[in-house]
Amino acid sequence: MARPRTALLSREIIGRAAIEYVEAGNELQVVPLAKRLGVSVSSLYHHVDGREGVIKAMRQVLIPQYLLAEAEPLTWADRIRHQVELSWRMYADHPRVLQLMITVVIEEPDVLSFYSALVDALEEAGVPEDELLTTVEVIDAFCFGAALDALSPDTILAVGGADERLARLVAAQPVGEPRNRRVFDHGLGLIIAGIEARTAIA
Amino acid sequence: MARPRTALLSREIIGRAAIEYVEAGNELQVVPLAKRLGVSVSSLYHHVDGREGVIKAMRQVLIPQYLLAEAEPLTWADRIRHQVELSWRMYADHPRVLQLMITVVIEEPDVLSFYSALVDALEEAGVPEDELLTTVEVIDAFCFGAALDALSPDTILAVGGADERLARLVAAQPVGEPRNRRVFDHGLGLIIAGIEARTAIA
DNA sequence: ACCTGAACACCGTTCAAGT
DNA sequence: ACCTGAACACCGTTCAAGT
Repeated sequence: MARPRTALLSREIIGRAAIEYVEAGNELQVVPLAKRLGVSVSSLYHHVDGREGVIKAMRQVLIPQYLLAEAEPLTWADRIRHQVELSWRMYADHPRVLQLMITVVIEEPDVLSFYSALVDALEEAGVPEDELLTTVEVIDAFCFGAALDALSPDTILAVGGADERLARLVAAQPVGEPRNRRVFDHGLGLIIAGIEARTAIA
Repeated sequence: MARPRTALLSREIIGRAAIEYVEAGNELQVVPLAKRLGVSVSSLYHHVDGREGVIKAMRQVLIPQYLLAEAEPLTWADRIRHQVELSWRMYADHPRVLQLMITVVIEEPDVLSFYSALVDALEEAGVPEDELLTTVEVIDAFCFGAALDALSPDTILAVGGADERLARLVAAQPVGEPRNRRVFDHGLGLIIAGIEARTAIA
């Protein structure tokens, strides 16, 4: 077969397969990915621009799947929670993909409307104009870091006998996905409480 | 030369060279690294366990260089700032290394005392026992995410004509390292303000 | 113990050839 | 336009051989 009647590949097919492949714990490699798709390696190059292109295709699959949602008429704090929850789900469901996406530039317009919605909510909260964008970046950075936390091993701290109290706290702490979710919720709560405290003063 | 009188290599030499190499913008590759060290590739394998081992050597260089500091007698908030500033500097000075370190497990005891110091400060702040570790993880995740923000391009948001207000905010925003620092300071401030607000109520 | 050179499997990318 | 097979440069790792 040289040119099949119906195309075997597309950016989307490649993107989906790559997400599945990476999230299964494999490194993103073009050769095994092609094999998995039952296709010759060079075929991929007709649809995406090499390995970098595969990563972009992955994001083009994820963004619309997660970030598209209409604004809900709630308090600003809940609107922030609602919006951030969207990107959090994307991050938390695909931490390995996220790690790859760090390296490539974002161009999607969907992301823009996401940021825009956050800015709206923060404005309503009373955050001063010159802090709006920085605050959005703070929230984003936190989500990012919290999601990557999912990649670290269950026992982040291999506590020796030295610090008994720390050892006790670690033992009492949940592990894996529940820990991860807990960190996210607690951190977002603190940030929002911080915003409230600041704007209440001003 | 087969076995030189004074060793040409050591874990530390390899670690330092790798940090320099990666932070210069290169991918971490064993072959070019060996060439840069003026040494045969296989020589590296006598000191570190492959590419993974190089990454561990990098961290073994950075941790003692940054994280060792004695506790200062300040308010809990300033002690948190002081401690976090240490790891922040490490992250912010070496974001590319940081990205590599995500993948490998942390075993250093130095990191432990760092966490321990944070727990102390939070306890003094009045954070309840069962939230201590989660709060530490929140702070760590934020630092992490904020540092990785340094890797994203200067124009994170390629704002089209659509959202004029967002475009104006982006234009007014600093860029590069100053932006990065600003995000860190602002975020840490919000988190601390959040902690204060929460503990004041309880 | 520490370094070398050769060898091997494998990955990313390109390109001429096919429909 | 879309897929293939072959080819190329290069990377990570191993191993026997040298001091």
